[in-house]
Amino acid sequence: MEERYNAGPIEAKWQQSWAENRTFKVSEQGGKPKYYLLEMFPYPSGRIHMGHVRNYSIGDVVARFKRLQGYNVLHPMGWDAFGMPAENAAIQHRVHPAKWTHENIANMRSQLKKMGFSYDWDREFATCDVDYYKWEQLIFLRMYERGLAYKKSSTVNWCPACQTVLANEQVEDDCCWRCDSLVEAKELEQWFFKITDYAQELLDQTWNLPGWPEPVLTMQRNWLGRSTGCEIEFPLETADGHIRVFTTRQDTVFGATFMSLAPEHPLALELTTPERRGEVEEFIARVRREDKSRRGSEEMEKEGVFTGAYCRNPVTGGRMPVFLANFVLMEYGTGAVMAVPTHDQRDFEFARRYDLPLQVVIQPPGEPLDPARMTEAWTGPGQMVNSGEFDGLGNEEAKERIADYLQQRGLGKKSVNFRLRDWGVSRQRYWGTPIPVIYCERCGIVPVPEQDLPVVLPVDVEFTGEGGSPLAKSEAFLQTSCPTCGGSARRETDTFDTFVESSWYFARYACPDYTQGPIDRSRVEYWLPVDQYIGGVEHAVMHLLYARFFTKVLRDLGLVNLDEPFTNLLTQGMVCMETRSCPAHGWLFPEEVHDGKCRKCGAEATLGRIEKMSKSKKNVVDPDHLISRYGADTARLFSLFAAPPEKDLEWNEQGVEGCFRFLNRVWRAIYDNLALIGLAAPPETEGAARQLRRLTHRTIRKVTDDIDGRFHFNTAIAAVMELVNEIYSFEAKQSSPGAMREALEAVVRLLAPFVPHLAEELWCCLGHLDGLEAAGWPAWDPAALVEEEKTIVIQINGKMRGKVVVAADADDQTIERAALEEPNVARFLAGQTVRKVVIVPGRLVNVVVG
RNA sequence: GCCGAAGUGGUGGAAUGGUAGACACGUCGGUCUCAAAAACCGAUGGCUUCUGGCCGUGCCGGUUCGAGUCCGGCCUUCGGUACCA
Repeated sequence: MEERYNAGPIEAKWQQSWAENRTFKVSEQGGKPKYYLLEMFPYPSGRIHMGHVRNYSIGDVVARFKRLQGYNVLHPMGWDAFGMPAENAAIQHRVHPAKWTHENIANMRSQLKKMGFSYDWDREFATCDVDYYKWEQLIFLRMYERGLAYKKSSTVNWCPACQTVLANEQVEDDCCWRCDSLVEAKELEQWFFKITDYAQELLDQTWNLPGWPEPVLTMQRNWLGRSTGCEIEFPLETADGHIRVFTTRQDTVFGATFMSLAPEHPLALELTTPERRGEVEEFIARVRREDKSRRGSEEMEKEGVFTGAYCRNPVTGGRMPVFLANFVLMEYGTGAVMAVPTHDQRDFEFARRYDLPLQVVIQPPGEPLDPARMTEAWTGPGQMVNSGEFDGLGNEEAKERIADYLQQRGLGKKSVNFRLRDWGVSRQRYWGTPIPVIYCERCGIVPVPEQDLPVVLPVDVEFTGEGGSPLAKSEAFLQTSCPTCGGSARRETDTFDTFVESSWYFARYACPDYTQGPIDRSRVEYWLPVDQYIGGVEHAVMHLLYARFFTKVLRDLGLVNLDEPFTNLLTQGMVCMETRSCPAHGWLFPEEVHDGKCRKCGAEATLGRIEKMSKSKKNVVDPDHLISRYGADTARLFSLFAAPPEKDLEWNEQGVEGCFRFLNRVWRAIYDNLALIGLAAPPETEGAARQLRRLTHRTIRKVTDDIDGRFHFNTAIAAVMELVNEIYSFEAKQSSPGAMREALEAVVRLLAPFVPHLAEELWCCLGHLDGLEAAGWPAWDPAALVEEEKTIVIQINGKMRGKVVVAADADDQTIERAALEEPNVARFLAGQTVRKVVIVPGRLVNVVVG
């Protein structure tokens, strides 16, 4: 054994051994219980960053821990390889997205291998592989057959100068990030997945996911946004037909005094009277322009325009002017709102601005509401007034009764509405899965026949960032013949949202080599669901909801037998760092800043906010220098020790040194004691050895609980540090070689999931030839934990005043007597009346005086 | 705006409603050394009349024998907000 810890050669040795022996390759055989551990796969941005190191170190601890516990662990890795940055690189640096992506993957793969993560690399794939995305195209065809994929019109961000569609991220202050032109809203026909068909099931199953963090479930429930109420029809005054609204407040229908439509509402222009037309058109155009970010926000000025048309309140017969209002969203409900200014704050502000009538229909307890003097809407509970036969009822009861009333008279019906909208999957981009559809002038939309799959992304296209998707300019791709009539036709040039790929990759890991379809049922049924899924909180809603949706779709297509994909979920906090920018060069990487100045031009770098590390803001740290300087084990240990997984981690490097020092201490503890413990007998159980054994076994229990139960790796590591500190200061080691050996072996075995290279090496040094996995996870001995004495804290009126040591089995009277006799306590109690004594067994005594 | 979360020493963090600050970083002091580094040992929330006491977990209030922890109201920061992934 070397005298000093030298990470480099040790890590190279074990990584080579794992690779050569295919140590982490798994199959469905083996007779052990299965455990599928998955971390969210990375976007191949070029280099791994600390967020990856953290995410994958957490995952690897669990994978190795479960393996030590005797599970058959599937732990795969791959690449979420389609997406915008590849295309941006193509535009900026004239690199083909495929080349850029594959180079990045090669880079990052070697970085991950250097970290020593225990992946089954034989299952690796990238979503840009034809062998992956062709099956996605097949799933799309099946969804299309079932009506789960359909086309409809929707708006995109359009840069008129670049003649191209922008992602939300590419819009800065309503302007194009490349050319600074004002971004417009543009209508396009796009593909959608009917996730709303599954809204109820997605909601119901949130109550059946005990292994998910409650905040994530809450966010998903709120995103789905189920509300119950009524659809009510308001007849038009001058024409046939009616305006249909959805409301959760049918109890206020008697107070509806005007109507608000979304500017995009199909009736908007149809109803507008000729003399109002100019103003209405101008309003629609204006709202559409400011659309994006601000609409729906409460601070936005409520604005509207009168259409000149009227409808009738179906229960009062009252005449209601029809307005268009900028805060009414076409995507939610029916795109029309019955306005009750007395009991809805937005309607109230709107009514004040346009001088519209107010009618109180719910009277809160106390002073009667006076419409003329109200300063805000009353949205709380109260008693019904001005509501015909419903007067005098509580408004909650009236909700039910009015719903029945409307339904009986055919004026409306009870209805459930979700906030969730269908999932728009069309992207006007090159670097994504081509949507397998052909447009024929004669036959219309024709899905690509299954035997013609895959629709392969062409390689020879040009990237300018202007003039729309490169695919649309590739004649070779575009021109095809209609599969139905054989006539000339053109291909769909939109590609899928990259969330589609990440919605089913976890299933493909079970059978990445399967050639007969997307999913090999028997293998997928063995491995799925994922037992533990680990990834960033930023995916709490969208990715996780889409993946849940896709699982249900695959089930209904008969491909899997599964309702939910992820049994347990751990959402890790983000790794954050301050951003820096230069007035001339924009965002700066940390290494581009020197003494607070931009290295390129010397200008003062502006210190920005602390944000999630991201490629686009360039506030990223490359873990490579940590690995080369300290080794992968130190990098792993630090990312786990710095904070519990669910917390955000503000990056700073203080503390790395401490983790490295600790590993050196562990190394030396073994090295220094190797001779002593070489021929050790079983651990001694009396005297000083007993103390050491107690801590050894207590540490085994704590580390086990911290890893298994709550994923608090920082406290698990701290516990091992305490044991190592104790080993260093243990004075009776000459008389306790057995207990010393037990303690040192426990340290190595407990550290194995965190610092696997070092642990394997030390395990060898301790004379074990068949590896740590053969040894399994250590068990604690309850007998070693038994304590003879306990320290009891004594409080007076809740303040700590002293401590007393009593026998572990002392009864309450003994403890109370000892507490009252403690000198400092006695001093405080002199002249006071003891009113009550609270005794918490084994912990504390609180004496209440006064 | 809406939804979710976080706020504790100089720093990262610890604490089933029961000793606030485990463990580590940093700092200070010491041992070793010609010297330095490394290593090791010790101290380290603030104030104080110092075997002790007072204050202290973003702010205000409440529940409780006892609150960092539970409840109500704020403030600040972070994430998501449907085309970043």
